[in-house]
Amino acid sequence: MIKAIKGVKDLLPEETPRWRLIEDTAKRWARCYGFQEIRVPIFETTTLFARSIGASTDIVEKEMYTFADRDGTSLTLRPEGTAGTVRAFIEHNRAADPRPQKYCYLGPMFRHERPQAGRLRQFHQFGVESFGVSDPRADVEVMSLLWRLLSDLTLPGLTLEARYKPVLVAFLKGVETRLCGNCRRRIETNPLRVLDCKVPDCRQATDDAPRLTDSLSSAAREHFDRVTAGLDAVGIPYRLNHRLVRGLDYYCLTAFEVTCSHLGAQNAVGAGGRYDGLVEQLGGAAVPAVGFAVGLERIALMLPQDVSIETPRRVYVAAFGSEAADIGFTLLDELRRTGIPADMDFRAASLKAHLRQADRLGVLYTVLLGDDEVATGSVTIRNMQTKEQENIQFSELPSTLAARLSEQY
RNA sequence: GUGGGUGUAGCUCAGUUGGUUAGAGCGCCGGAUUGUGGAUCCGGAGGUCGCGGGUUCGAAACCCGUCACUCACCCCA
Repeated sequence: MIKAIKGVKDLLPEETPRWRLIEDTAKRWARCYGFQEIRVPIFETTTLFARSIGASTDIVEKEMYTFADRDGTSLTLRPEGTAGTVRAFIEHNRAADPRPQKYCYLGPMFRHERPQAGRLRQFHQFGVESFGVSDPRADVEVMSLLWRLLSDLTLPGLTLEARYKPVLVAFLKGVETRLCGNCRRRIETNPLRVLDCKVPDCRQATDDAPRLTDSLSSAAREHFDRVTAGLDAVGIPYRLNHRLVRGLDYYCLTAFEVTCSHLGAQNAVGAGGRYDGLVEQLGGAAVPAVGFAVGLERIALMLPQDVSIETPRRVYVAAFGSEAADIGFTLLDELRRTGIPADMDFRAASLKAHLRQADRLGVLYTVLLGDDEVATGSVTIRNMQTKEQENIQFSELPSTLAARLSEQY
């Protein structure tokens, strides 16, 4: 048997309504905040990701799906959404257009990690990128959007944590001898991550690391004050976490993350931050930007089981008997052409089998068509809840059913 | 890359110190009702016991190997 490869997952029809709910909610809130959808390729040249995400990150070092194109060019399946969006922004010279420009995207991402709960090799993210505004209110805007859309999905135990990148390198150099080898390397490549090291000695060594309040430059300090003030003003609850390092290397100033209880080890639902240098670093103009991404699998994991998904009102055509079966098939198609969701089980021979199928499909009405009806050019429509039946002519079927289906219950 | 757990029907799982033809519930198909669904009763279909080797008169069970899934470390959404 050919099986799906490790770390990917099929979403069977029972689950897709939940996913549509998540996607629709995210898109609705993004539109409400003025973000427009952008669709970029799921693979790009490898250098794009290496240069944006950071050459020494785990993602670039060992988690990318990289392969050679026929001409030898190194291509990579996107491990996140920001790099491709920024590339498109530069390539189409959007910096020349009026700002701000606010984009959102939705789609699969790929990282070669060991799968576990809430982590797959092909996973899905919804993200937003806001280009062109360095005002702290742009930070607040995306954080607010993130919080509102997650809250709207009624996920339990949400926490928004924020932090600012302090000047750490000098401090870390002073305690370098007490750090693990991994962390010594990180001092240069990603000093923030040292604070998040799980090795007890490292945690102890960084206990006295400069805190938020006393490590910011005056400009950063002002940005920070205005972001927190903005969050307060719009009523977004948050916690400051001076050890928060989640997110990619390109984040500057603001970095934030929303975690969700009841989620197991992978409790980060969404994360983001400001990345003012990235557009320029990738060859574009100096355009400030801020954004976030949420993991759809992790949201789906947290979504209450009892979310009710509206099912369309449908009908079932139960045509039994040799002649009726053919006429029924024609009627079925006629119903569909007039926009009435209708179905029929071509295997069923007995009326009993048809009705069982109709019941299973949860239809509102069943169209009964047997020898008796064929003889009079009519059908019997049965209300599956009240069991009321009425006999109508073929020609009246679509309009009658359309009227019945639109009735209120 | 490193650990732990689990692999028996479509799904959830039993299966005794190793012993005849491997079971149940749910689901599926049919019948009871030759034209009326859900409930009940009856019947039926459905299995490489993950795979390979070994021990044994005999293995779903014991041993070795292997693969898959899963949880966790790491990292991240």
